[in-house]
Amino acid sequence: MLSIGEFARFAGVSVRMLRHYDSLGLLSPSRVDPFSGHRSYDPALLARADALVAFKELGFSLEQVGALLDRGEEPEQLLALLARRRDELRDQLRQDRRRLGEVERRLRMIEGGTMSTLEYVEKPLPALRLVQRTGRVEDVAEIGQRIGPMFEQLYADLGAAGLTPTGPSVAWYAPDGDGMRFAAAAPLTEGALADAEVTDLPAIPRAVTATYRGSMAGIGAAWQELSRHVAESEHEFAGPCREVYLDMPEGDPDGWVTELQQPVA
Amino acid sequence: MLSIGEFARFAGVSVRMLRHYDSLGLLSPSRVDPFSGHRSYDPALLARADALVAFKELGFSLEQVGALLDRGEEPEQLLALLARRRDELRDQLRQDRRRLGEVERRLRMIEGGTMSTLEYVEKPLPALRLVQRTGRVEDVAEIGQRIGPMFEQLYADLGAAGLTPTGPSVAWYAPDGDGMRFAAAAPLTEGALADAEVTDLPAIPRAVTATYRGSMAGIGAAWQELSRHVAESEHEFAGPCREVYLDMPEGDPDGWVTELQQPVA
DNA sequence: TTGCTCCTCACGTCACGTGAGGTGGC
DNA sequence: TTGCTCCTCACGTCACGTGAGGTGGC
Repeated sequence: MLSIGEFARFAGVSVRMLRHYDSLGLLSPSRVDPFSGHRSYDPALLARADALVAFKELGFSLEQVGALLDRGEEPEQLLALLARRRDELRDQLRQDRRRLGEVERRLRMIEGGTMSTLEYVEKPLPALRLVQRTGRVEDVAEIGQRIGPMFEQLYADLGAAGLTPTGPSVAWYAPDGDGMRFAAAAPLTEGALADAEVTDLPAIPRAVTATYRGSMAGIGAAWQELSRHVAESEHEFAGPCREVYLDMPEGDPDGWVTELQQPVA
Repeated sequence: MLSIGEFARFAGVSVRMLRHYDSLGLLSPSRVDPFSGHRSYDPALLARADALVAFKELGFSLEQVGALLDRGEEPEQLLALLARRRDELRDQLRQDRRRLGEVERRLRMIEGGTMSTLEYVEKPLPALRLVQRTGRVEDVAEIGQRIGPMFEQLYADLGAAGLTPTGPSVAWYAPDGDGMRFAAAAPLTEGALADAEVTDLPAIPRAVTATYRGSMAGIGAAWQELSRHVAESEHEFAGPCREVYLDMPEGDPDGWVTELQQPVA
């Protein structure tokens, strides 16, 4: 019989861990002195301790380890837990590879002296009911001149109809043949305008987004940077991109805050 | 100005998280109503929130995120933290790849119907001072007949000298030319025997170990299983292997408990 | 007597999730 | 008045590490 300290050394765990496993019923001592409370371990228990440590090292929780140690002869539960752990590990590996790529990209950027101004965040986008005015251009460069007046018109109509948008304005852009279709839109949960269509943007499970602060003169460069990032991080474009105008302080075009949203898969 | 709920939706985090970041000083609201305590956020703060979320997603702790958000212009700390994170991620990937390989190996074993009886655990081995009798054989099969009497002799000598070993007996095996050198040994912290050498086994940083329960007739098969495991898990053998006889109940050769230890690199 | 090992609480960790119980404006 | 959002505690999570304070045999 081994004392808890000896058993701990052979099992390669701490005394505290053995007490913890005892309290969870995972690895009970062979004998507990009824007077002093001292634990004694049969060396044969080392096989169980090894199995416990091995399962734990594979990343199973102690609750799962308990199920794995005390499974009977039927391997169904063992199989299920192993398969689940395999899937978790694959997912973990995928994510960590992406994280590593991103960390290395940032390190290269610092060494190259090119500091990015944007931070990219992946998140889902909620569905959105919009009133909108749409247009189409052959040359993307024309959008800048056309979208401003469209927003002015939209807000004039909204004001005349006594309607208040339920959130910040949105623009979206979708390639259309050689040109580009685009919209100036405002969220509205109910009501409509005579001269503008109502549309439902679908919820998007994954989008790469970034918050851009500055005037609309720089929005093209911001989109280029984001597009490059999406390409480098091995995402696929999955639908028209959106701009959400979070803040447009009066008389301060450089203070505008815009969220760029690119759905990806 | 956005309420905490609106800001949370745009930032893609929970309201609770924003309160948490506020309490840590990571992301303070632009304004807090002195009467109601309601928080208001300037949309421009979304850029900071994006950076926070991005760093967190890379796996930095909130304390590190704070350092990264509030770094000045000098990139040294940023560089150091990124490099450290890169190394951590590489290590994590290595370990998870090994875990995944091991989980897949077990799944294959179940499908193939071959259940292993051993659990493998990686751990360091402590240094050990031994009194030992050594021998050499040309054919490994001869060891079985020779090591038993050597242990008997060793323990007889120890008893005659009035010395008690400080732990379980140990055997070690090292290839020697075409044959094998081996030893029957017992740990002893002080004292010596006239007819036996004293040696110090070095501490080993990493060894693959397994606890085998059964008679010495099966120890060869157990070693073969362990060797195959070491080879499959892409470890290199790194030194002579050891057997530690944890339990040798009288008159029950099937109840012996032996730890197999194979140093690896 | 001085160490060593053993014991049982019980707090701390990390980044929040989840009620509990209450307030203020539409 | 009914919801909705907001607020501040405060407990729970997970697998232990780390004292605090005390006991029993060499």
